[in-house]
Amino acid sequence: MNTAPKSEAELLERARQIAGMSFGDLAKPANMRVPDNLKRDKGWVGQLLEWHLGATAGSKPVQDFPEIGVELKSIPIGYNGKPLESTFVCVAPLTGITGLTWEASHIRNKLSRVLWLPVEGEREIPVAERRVGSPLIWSPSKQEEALLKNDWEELMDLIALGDVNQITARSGEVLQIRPKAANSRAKTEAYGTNGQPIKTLPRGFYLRASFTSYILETYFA
DNA sequence: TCCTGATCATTT
DNA sequence: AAATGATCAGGA
Repeated sequence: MNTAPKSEAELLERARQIAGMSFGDLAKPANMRVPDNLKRDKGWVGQLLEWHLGATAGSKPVQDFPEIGVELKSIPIGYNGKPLESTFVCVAPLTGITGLTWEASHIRNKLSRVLWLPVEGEREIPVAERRVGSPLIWSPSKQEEALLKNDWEELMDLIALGDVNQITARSGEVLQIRPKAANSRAKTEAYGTNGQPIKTLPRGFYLRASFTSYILETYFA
């Protein structure tokens, strides 16, 4: 089932059809080998779900389903029903951000419509036995978007002022910035305190687990 | 136990 | 190097 869904309804239908299935069962038709753990296959679950739902974007910086304007996010859930991890959204721009507004940002576009797909994530469950949960299609409410926008503006102000190296994961109520790189030696261009170019660790935007937990709780029930 | 900072694979 | 897909791992 690797053709692109023609509508949101079709995408949701496919997601509902794989709900309850194990990764082992889903891996067979996709011709994917199930890893013993995800240490060296951190994106495996996401790619497995992309195959079944017909995502087409690959590694391009656009939504997973650009034709219907939907982003797919798998989210690992623990025994307590809550997310085990934060959710990576996209790379944080560190240059060329003069005049960039929340409304025109890449992150807002990605979060404008999200298909959340909860998956069993406890490490003690063998990967092949972990199951997919029920999908949730979501767009941020005005309140939720205001929270995101506020965090984004504070973080982007720091970046614009050359204070990217002062940003830690503690900043941001629902949206945070953390390293997003192969390792701590990776470098990318950014602004220094006096506006001069500097090299710094690449960063990404992540949604705090407390925020995604709230979303799932609020819209599932 | 939680959560921040670090890390892994792949593709372009 | 930068974008995608994320989870790992250890110190607070």
